[in-house]
Amino acid sequence: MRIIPRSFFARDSREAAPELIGKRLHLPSEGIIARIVEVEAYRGAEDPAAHSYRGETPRTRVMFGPPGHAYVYFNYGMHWALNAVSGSHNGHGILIRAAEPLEGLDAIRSRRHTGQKKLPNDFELLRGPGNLTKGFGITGDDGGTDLCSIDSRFFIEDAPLGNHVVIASPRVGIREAADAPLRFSLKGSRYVSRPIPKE
DNA sequence: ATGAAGATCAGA
DNA sequence: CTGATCTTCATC
Repeated sequence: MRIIPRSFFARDSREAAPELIGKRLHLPSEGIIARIVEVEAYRGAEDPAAHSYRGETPRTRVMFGPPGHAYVYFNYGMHWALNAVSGSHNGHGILIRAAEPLEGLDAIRSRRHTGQKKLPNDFELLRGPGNLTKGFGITGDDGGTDLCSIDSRFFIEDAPLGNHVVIASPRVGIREAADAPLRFSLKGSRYVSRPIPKE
């Protein structure tokens, strides 16, 4: 297995984000492997929708650190979201929004099925930023994790995209810069978090 | 010290 | 469509 190189993330998130589609997120301790099918780029001072837009704060500190590490934030009072720090100490990040579970489905199901009535189907297991972190058991404690190291609790494998197409569309759930096509997804995948708007 | 908004999700 | 739930940051 080939781990994704740190140089992959050491550039503008707008460049790296589309290429992150198809890579694999690993959680070895649970035997979980999932293919990334949807991401969004956030571009620091260039991007009014980014948490890092107004500079470094205690919360956004890791986004101004070395690329390839995890920026994990808590939102809406109940959800964690996983980002890969990118760029060069300039607040860039890539939000990982959805993935297709490949291995460890049962481990993911048990994390996602928390006493609710409905149990999620396979398409829904890692669909959406909050669901993805829940399925992987990722929380704020994982902030700063090195995604480019096989020794980390979780990391990213540099898998080829193969015979697939990546499409761009506007990002989800933001107000500022709502039109910028910085959301990237695997064309035709049923594992994406929500429908891609028609052009 | 205070409050508004938030890169969301599930259930009615 | 709405309620849940709580941190962060800007402003007072």
